[in-house]
Amino acid sequence: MAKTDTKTDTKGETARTSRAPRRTTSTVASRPARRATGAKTETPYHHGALREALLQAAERVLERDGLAGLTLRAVAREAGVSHAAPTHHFGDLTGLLSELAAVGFRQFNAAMASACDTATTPLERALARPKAYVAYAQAHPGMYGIMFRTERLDYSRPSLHEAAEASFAGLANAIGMMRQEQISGDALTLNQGAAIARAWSLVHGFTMLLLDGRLEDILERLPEGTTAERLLEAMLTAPVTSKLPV
Amino acid sequence: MAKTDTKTDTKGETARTSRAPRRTTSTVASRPARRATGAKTETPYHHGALREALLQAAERVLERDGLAGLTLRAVAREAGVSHAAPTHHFGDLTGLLSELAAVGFRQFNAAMASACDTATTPLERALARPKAYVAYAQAHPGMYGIMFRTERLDYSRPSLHEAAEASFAGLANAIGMMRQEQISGDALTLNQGAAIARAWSLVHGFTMLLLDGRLEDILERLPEGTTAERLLEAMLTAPVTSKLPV
DNA sequence: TCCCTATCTTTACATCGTAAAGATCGAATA
DNA sequence: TATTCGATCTTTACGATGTAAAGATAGGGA
Repeated sequence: MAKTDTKTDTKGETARTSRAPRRTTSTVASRPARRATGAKTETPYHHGALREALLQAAERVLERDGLAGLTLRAVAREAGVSHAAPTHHFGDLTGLLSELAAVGFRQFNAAMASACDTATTPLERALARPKAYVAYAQAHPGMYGIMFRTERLDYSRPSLHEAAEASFAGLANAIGMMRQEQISGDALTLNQGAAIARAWSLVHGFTMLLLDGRLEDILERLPEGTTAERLLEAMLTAPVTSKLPV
Repeated sequence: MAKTDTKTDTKGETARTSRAPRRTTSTVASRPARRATGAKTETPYHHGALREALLQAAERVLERDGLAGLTLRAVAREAGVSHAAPTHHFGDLTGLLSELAAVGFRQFNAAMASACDTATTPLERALARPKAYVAYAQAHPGMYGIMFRTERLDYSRPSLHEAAEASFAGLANAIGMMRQEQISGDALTLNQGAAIARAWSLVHGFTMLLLDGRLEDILERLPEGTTAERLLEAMLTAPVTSKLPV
């Protein structure tokens, strides 16, 4: 009996920031008395805001250990709770990833909106959004991966659905402004759809290839010191020399 | 003792095609005599070509159960061997996925080359490659996922490196032909790099968004019955109405 | 005061990847 | 021909993970 799952912690001590009471239970088995009574503001009994704490813990784990390290149990360890605690708040791993992706989409949307606001010239305005797009992905590759590369997302969750929808709406709106036409919410012409798909595919594809390191071959063949941002800009502004946009 | 891992099979009977001798060992424990001596062409002792058989089994599992179902043990079950057999041939899961991705890249390259050959007019030629690109991904979404969305690939493996390199070379070559200029193997101008990045990003991004179902919103707002292929074509040929290719 | 409910912990189990040791067979060697 | 050797495959084992189910623990009304 009790052959598996008796160690629980014994690691995760790397880069510990501030939170997480840290119960120091590395003895061996059976810790019946969690704490006598609620005093001294330590080990917050029922915690009060575990859900938020878990999401923040998940973000830390993601940034520290990457996508592969983002497990339910790792998040629980980071938050200092039992490994089954996240399940109660998110149902399963898909639930946690979906809520985390929603957080990511909100950050993502805010970053792009902010970048658009600070632009002045028309060209700057047009480039601000894709630049912010790629910049966010480079700054938060794990989060971008959760948002765009995970098959384990549940878009029926309202928070995720809304946040992702807002992202798409921002894109469609930007395209509409650039084409100087109103893009309605329900029907699209083929050319409008093509324009949206082109912009999104272009920036999303660039980002994915960049994060996957597949643009390295190109970047290192370009003039010395050409950055990814410069390549992005060139890709978006260089003259098209054939009938197709290539 | 013998608490874990004594069941081995008992499933995976869905959609069994033809291969795999099927040893019918669903009794319980200890099957010492695998078979008396090599006779009757059944249960091929050392199998002879397990490596190839495992790769084919992996492809079947991938198509049947998707990326999530593609595990070392599932592949071993599909091939009718012990769960540790794949390790001997591929080292670890990364090894298997990398070799499988190499198979995919070869199929992928062949599909595009074939499509380009059968094109006649210049416009057809220009569109043949991206269309074949997307068509392959739609026909083999699991394989495309392995090739382009997996972080667990080892590009230091020669077979994978070569197959992926060939894919990139084909793209660069096609862009060069379209721009009517020679694209050298080592150095690139910024505009050349931008053109390659644009073409690749455009098609790769479109494919990823399509496979992830993120283009559904657009497709269902387009005129009745517009297919993804039609949208792709429009995206590649519709006139650009602003300074940027959007 | 007592019970009810949400919250969190324990315990348990199937599955997975991987390591290590044992079995098996083809082939080279004597 | 008999024996040894090395490659191939199987067994066994272990830690980790997701998830289900039952037990503990308060906080908040009745």
